[in-house]
Amino acid sequence: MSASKLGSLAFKQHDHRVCAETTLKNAEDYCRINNLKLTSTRRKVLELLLVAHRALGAYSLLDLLKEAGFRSQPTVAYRALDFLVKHGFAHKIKSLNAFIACTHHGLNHSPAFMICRQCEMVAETNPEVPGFNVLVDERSLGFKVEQTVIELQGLCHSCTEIT
Amino acid sequence: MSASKLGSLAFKQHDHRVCAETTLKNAEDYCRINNLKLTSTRRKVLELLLVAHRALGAYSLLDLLKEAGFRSQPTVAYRALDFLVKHGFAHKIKSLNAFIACTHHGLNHSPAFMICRQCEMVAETNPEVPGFNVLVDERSLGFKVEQTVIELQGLCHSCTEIT
DNA sequence: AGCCCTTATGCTATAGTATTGCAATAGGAG
DNA sequence: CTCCTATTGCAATACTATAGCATAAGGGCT
Repeated sequence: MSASKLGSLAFKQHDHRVCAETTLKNAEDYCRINNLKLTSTRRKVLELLLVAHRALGAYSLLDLLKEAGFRSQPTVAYRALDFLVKHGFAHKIKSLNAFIACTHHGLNHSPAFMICRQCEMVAETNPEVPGFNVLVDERSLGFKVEQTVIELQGLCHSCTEIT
Repeated sequence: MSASKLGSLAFKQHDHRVCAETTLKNAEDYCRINNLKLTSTRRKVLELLLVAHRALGAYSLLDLLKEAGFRSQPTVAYRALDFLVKHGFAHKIKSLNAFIACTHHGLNHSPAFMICRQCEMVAETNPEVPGFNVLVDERSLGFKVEQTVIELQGLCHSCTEIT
């Protein structure tokens, strides 16, 4: 492995760690205020998702939990994930049967995801950023929308350039 | 069960059957023209989806296939479903891990689905009908969209009235 | 017909994803 | 200190999907 590669890896790693810490702090605050229990397993799962910085399957997560000294039965991961998803700290990507940390917690948005088939990056659309918009008229649809699952599959910017 | 209920059931049943037959005929024609093989298993799976008129899991389908005298190994259903999905005769609903017959074959649309949590109805949006629209600007998104998974969960018109 | 190639099927096993049920425990409210 | 509720421990099982390899069926060619 070249020095530059090491350097870049280390930088990115560090970057994610900082970002993870901030988000974890925010999650702790949110839970304290809202009387939710961010127990050690739940916190660890969120941390793992944040550090991974990509979508993880429940069983990959389970392996990581095991490495970190937690128990490794499926229920451990699924219960923590249920909590995180329920309270908006994470999302489930149905196309991948995988989970990802929320990058816009509290914005109260209906999230949409862009999934790169090349590098497996998953990005959450920011509702304030242009370029993506869903228009729903419930009356003419004859349907009362409560939740949306919107997942765009394709190529991210970096991968488009390489190809 | 009241007579009217029986009558309405029978009518609906009949309705679906007719609709199923037409769609099956169209599928046969399409396959003949495009040199695809709509084998008996594939045809049966499509027929089952059409008659059910709702999303079916692969294993429910498998039970129905079994009843109809087909073999009942998972591969039988999955292979037929792969074919049907690949050629646009059916869609997979990721939110439900279930499959549904396409109601707009050949329209070359990127489908969106409305899923009623009450009655489990799944409806495919017709791209020509107003009320639903997704606007994507790939340039500002920085993402090249190849496929979309759009599934709206909520209450259909009938179920909204009842509630 | 006989051969070849491609696609579809038969069959077995196994991988991957997720939930249920019940007992034990911990932490907060009164 | 007790009661209540939410969380965890633990074991089993349900549900969803694919892999791998052998066999068979159909279509085009000589």
